[in-house]
Order: sequence, then C-alpha cells, then structure tokens
Amino acid sequence: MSDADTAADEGGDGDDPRDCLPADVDAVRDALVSWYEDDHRSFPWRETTDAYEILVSEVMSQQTQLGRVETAWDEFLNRWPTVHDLAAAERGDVVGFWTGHSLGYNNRARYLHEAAQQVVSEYDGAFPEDPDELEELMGVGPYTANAVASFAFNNGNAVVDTNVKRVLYRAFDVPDDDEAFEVVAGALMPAGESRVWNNAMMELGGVACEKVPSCDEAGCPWREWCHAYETGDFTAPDVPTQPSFEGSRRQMRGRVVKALSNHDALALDDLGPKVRVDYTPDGENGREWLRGLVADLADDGLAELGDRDGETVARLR
DNA sequence: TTCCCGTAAT
DNA sequence: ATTACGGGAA
Repeated sequence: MSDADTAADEGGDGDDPRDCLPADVDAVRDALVSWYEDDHRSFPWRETTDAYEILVSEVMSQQTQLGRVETAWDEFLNRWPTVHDLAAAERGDVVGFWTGHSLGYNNRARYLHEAAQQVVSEYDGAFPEDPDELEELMGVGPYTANAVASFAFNNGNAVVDTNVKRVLYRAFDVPDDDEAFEVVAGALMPAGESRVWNNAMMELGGVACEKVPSCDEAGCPWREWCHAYETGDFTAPDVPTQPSFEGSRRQMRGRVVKALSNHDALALDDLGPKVRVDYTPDGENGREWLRGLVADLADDGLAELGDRDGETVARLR
C-alpha cells in the first residue's frame, strides 16, 4: 500500500494515533473488562451512582491517597448528605473540614462548594448527565466531568488521567502527547460502557501498571499485547517535577488555614507564631508578610481580613 | 527528599 | 505554555 493510499484511508494526515492499537481491539477490550469484573478493589464510591457522592469522591481522590479518602468521604457525606446541604453550608465550615482531614488544596473545597451551589441554582439540584455540562461546574475539568458522567450515568467519554496515559504509553507505544492519548483512549473504549470501562482502566493503572509495574503479580490482562511487557522497557511519560514544599508559600498558606479553622478570628500577631516559629511582627516575615498571605487567601475566597477593636484580624470565610 | 496530580489562573 | 496549589506517605 502506498503512502497516498494510507493517507486516503485515514482521511488525510497519515499518522492517526489510532494506528497504535492492535488489530483485535475487541479481544483487548474483553480481556480488560473480564479481568476487572473478575476481581477488583472495593471502594464505597463504587457502590453508588449518586452524582453528588461521586463528585465528592473524585475531587478528594485527585489529591489524596485512596486509603485516606475513604474516611473523609464518609464523614463529608455524613455532614452534608446532599448537594442541597453542601450548597447551604458556610464556606468556612467546608474549608475547615477540608484542612481538618488533610485533604490538600483548600481551593478545591471552595470549588466543590461553588459547584454544589451551581447545581442547585442552575439545575434545581439534579446534576446534568452530559460531560460538557458537567465541565461548566467550578473545579470540574475534563477528567472529573467524564468520571462523574461515567460512574453516575454511564454517559462519559474515556477518561484520560496520568494512570491512563501510563498504560497507553507502555502497552501501545502511544506518543507522549495529550491529543494522541485522548484519541486512542476514545477509540479503545467500547461505546456505551463508560462506567465499567473507565473503572477498569483506572484499576489497571492502579494495581497492575503502576509506576513500578506488577504485570504478573496482578495478572495483567494485556500482557500478550503489551509492548513494554515484550521489551522490558517500562518507561512512563515524564511527570513535571514540583518545587519543594518545605518552607514554601503553599506550606505557609496551609498553616494559616489550619490555624484559622480552630478559631473564629485571630489577630495577625496571634496567627503569626502559629505559622512560623520565627515570627516577629516587625521582622522580614512579620505582620506585613502575613497580611499579604491572608490577602491572597482572601482573593482565593478562603479567608478574609477584618477589624476587631481597631486591630486587624483574619478569619476563614 | 521525592512522589503524587487535575484544575484554574495568567 | 507555565505556574500555583497541600500534605501524607514512601
């Protein structure tokens, strides 16, 4: 077959990333679904199809190890059982819960709170089922939108997170390119089966094709097709390195929120020592530095600066 | 010390 | 396109 024929068959560009997939795609699909259905980890959010409960689990899971999410998820839903309850909550209580359970990025607590208010005000409390509509919710991007659409409504597209990328990169030599991952993941997913499929793909990345893979131990269902298993090269796509956390502004922000979550309001000079042991009001990282930190948190909608008896106080908002 | 990781903001 | 964003666990 000539290059011209190939290009014509593919609609013109001649390098369709779907060419990465093996010819017997149906066998590949069946192997994964059977493997997943035969045995998989049990998580409480896999027992529900409630979109609100699933959204909470997804937002928590994005930043926290699954083992610790279970307790937080349970307590969160116990405190705010429905999207209406969360929408009506005080934001400071939601942020306080978040930091109190070490759930990471406090911004996500605010996003979740705002998303709940959107669902109530724009959809009368009934989540939309379409990924494109879900993506309009605050804090919900392509991954979360498709996860919720899949697990709540069996109505999503293929999710593409770092686990999925690693699997596709290794198994089928998909180039480390977001568009390619998107196209191949979509072509691989059996139509109308997003719930089981996306669960299965993420299970594969979580228990078989981890950073250090355990192909045989986990009984990976794709060994007969997997390029990495064949060559022994289990390189994974590069993940960007992040600046160190110790001593960072992010760490200081976290300490501010943590401290404020235990008080109604705190004067800056009372807050300071809880943020850094070397706090002195007029020092380099003193009152003005702290005021700037809280002002940034205020810009993020997480805290606010106020006045009490003529002195500046900070509180959660 | 390094790893993890999707979204919003710029 | 790049950067900010948390904090436990490995």
